[in-house]
Amino acid sequence: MQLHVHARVTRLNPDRLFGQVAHRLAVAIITGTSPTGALLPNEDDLKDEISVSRTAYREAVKFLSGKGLVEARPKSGTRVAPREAWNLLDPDVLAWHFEADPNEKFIRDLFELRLFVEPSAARLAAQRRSDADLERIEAAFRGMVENPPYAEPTVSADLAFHEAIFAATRNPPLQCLAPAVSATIQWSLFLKAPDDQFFFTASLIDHERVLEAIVRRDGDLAAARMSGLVIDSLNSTLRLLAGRTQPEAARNA
Amino acid sequence: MQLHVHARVTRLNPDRLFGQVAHRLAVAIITGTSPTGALLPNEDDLKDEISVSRTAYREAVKFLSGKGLVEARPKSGTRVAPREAWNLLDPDVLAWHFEADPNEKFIRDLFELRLFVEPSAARLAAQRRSDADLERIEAAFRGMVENPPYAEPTVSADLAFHEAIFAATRNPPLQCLAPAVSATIQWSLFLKAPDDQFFFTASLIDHERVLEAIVRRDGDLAAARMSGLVIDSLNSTLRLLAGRTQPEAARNA
DNA sequence: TCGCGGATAAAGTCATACGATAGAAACAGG
DNA sequence: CCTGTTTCTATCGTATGACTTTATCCGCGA
Repeated sequence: MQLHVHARVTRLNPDRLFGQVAHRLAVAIITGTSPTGALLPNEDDLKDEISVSRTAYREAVKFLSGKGLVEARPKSGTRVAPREAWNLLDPDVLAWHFEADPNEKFIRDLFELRLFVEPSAARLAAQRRSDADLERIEAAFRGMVENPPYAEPTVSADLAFHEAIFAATRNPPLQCLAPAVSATIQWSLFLKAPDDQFFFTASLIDHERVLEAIVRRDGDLAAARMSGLVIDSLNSTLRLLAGRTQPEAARNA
Repeated sequence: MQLHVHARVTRLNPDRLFGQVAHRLAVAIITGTSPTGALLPNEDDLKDEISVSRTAYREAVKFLSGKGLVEARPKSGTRVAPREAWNLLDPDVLAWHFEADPNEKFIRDLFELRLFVEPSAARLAAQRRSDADLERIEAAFRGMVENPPYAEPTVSADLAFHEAIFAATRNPPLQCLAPAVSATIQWSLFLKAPDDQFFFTASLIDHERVLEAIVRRDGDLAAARMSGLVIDSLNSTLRLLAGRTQPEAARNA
């Protein structure tokens, strides 16, 4: 997949060696290359395999264990934790998913979560926003309008729009869901054909309507319009997901 | 505060040394003893202070950095990250909050999040539950009825009830919010006067009504009743939070 | 005043050694 | 033959010291 999204809130420093090891292990776990319960390469064996010291390796494992991806116990070894233990809402875990093939179920689940949370967030944002919050949201929207569709700055502006809405809720725990929403958006944009002008325009209108409701401080309206936005995005993404498998089948025929 | 809740899903092994260090640092950070931007004890100095090797200390820091609590950079040192970077929905981070004094704003925020998410989860659970899911939810409810109010098994059963509902949604990312809901419940139970028989009975009825809706596979009803449950819980918790500061003020008068 | 560059302090990495523990295997007793 | 116990050993956990890398700081020179 190799989609390299600008993971802003990511905690892993890719420059450091332990970070590279952690990344490597994480991707292997998430893609399923290392299945649940599998022993990770023995700490001693590993240094032969990728020539890294135990120190770096162990720090990588500690990093991953904090996210529930692995579980280390003396003697029994370090094993891949069951998926139920993974913190799927962790920004790093979400980002690592981009290096695996798109998992339709996962993307649907994320959209479902988003559909529950984001309209409520928009309601709060409309009710609680400061002028500075509004300015931030508007700036993001301008960024979406003034840049070419699906270009990098446009995507960033889209993410910033939604993130700014979360920020305006003034609810820190709720804001922790912003990365999940960002990931969902990035999945949908990634899957999208870059020439889908129609969808882009529709999305822009959806965003504008949400913005307007927030300007008017109309919470219920903002929530309703955000629902509409998410549903539109979901529908077009589902079409694209269906389309991804379609050509394969046709090609085989 | 010293409330020692059974943090089931916690990733930190308290038996190991690095785990104790991580715990210690985390609590200092969350309580604000180490304010944002504060340098953590220098890796070399630290070994004098708490007599632990750099290895254990560094692994603790790696664990915390994965949750966004700290940020380490060469030369500048390891610093406490700003609160916006913290992953407040991480099970460990939530658990560590129990060792700080109750923060009313934080508890309200958690309730707010819960109010957005849990009714929707109940709806999905009602629609998608298997018989096994239902059995699990019912078992938890029985656990609440058959044990004395506010006793440890009762609390566990309460948490299990809500967790089972999340499990029945069959949405793994959504399930990652279960720890946040559990934390909210534990806060409210912790604050509660243990002899508040009235609230306990009311809560039991709320739970029973949710359960019944799930039995009937009535999603809308389940959502509505879960909303009622959360709101009831929120209201009584807010009364208790107000009561906590009230006596102080009265005492000072 | 500004920019460059070296000194420096702190984290990052490595190698090695030893301790602790939980599985596994060997063994003894029924 | 089965079961419980002991011993063994592989593996993680911890400690230590040395070296490397990086970014900040500060002073020098243009």
